[in-house]
Amino acid sequence: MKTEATPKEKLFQKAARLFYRHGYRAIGVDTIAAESGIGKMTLYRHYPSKDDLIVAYLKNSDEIFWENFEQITKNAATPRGKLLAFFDSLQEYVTTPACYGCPFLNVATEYPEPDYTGHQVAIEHKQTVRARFRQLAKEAGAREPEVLADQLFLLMDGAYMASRMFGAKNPAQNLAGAARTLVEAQCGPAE
Amino acid sequence: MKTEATPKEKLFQKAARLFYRHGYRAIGVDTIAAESGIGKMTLYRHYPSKDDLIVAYLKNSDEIFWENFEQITKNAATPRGKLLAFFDSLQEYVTTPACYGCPFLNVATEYPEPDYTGHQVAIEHKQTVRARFRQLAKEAGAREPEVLADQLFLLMDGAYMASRMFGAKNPAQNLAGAARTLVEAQCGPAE
DNA sequence: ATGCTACGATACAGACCTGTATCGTAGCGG
DNA sequence: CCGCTACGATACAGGTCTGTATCGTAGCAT
Repeated sequence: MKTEATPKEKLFQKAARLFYRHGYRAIGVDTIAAESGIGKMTLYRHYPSKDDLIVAYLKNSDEIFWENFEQITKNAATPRGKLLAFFDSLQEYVTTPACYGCPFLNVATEYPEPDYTGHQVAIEHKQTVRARFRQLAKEAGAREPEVLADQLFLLMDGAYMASRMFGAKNPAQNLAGAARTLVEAQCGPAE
Repeated sequence: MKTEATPKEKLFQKAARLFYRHGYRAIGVDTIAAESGIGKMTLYRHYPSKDDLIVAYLKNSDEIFWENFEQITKNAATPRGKLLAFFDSLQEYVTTPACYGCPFLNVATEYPEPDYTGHQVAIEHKQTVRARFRQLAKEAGAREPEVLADQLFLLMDGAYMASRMFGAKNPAQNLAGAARTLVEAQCGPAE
């Protein structure tokens, strides 16, 4: 009784995993169909094109990101604590074998043309994250919230890329410490 | 009298530009040959495979990186000054329309399998940069040179990715400030 | 039972990709 | 002058990719 998943769900999960691990261009629809055990026509019945499947994966990744973000930050008492909790959690994740970087950075790298749909979805996601950082930085009393937000943003994406390039043992083992230093420089030492 | 360049040089320059802008997988050998105005067989005479051309481009990028690094840091009086000068220069570059990210991060993303030759060259390059950061951090008197080096490393790659994703106007406009903050936290305020 | 829908499997079309084979030629050294 | 080498152009082989077309079937609702 393990599989009550619909063909569409099985397909999507397999596609998501393959895209994330091996890249969007490296994985073809035949591979996705074969690995998920469903017919190719069923794939195209649910997703009119491979690009639609990619976009669906990105939108799903966006949802998961924010669910995770809220889950992780909801127990922190202060905006400052929310920022630090996020970077603690991110450091833990990106030093894990399950991490293969960031789906949005990956798609933007593989499809660098800005008018490609997947690239646009990636930009939207990152801009939203950046805005959230700004909001939290402001609430945390940063002298220059936009500056702090951008600095944390660079750290985040650097950590994702470190994971994709080096695997689990990568320089992001010092991510959270860097975030803390930047926050303290802008907001003062912990209350 | 503009072109005393050999066919091999013309080819290489065109390939380099195309790989950097559009990605490795997106550009085919036919495109490279056509755009550089040389025959496809001439390409394969100089580079036995596309992968060899990619590796040649990466090795050349590595050389240019270090020439640039030495050029930029040689006038700084102290190791600390060298680190900050590098990040000043990097910030300037990645907020320029000529920047399309980092050739090494790009190749590692497009070819994530660690045994791919291009990925390995990229890892070597990044490890060397990381080691140089460590050396300078140590000479600059950082309390934990490895930690500071890794933190700066994350900033650097985050800045490259910000450039590839957003173009010239990106969060890396605050890169140098972040680097300075991290250095000061480890080495104390400027002497 | 029967008709309908979703599905799996397979074959196929057309494009593109890497890499090779072939041919004609221009330049250059002996 | 002559032969050799590097070159450009083109055609081609074999593979892979996206997307479509076709066929047979299993389940389900009426």
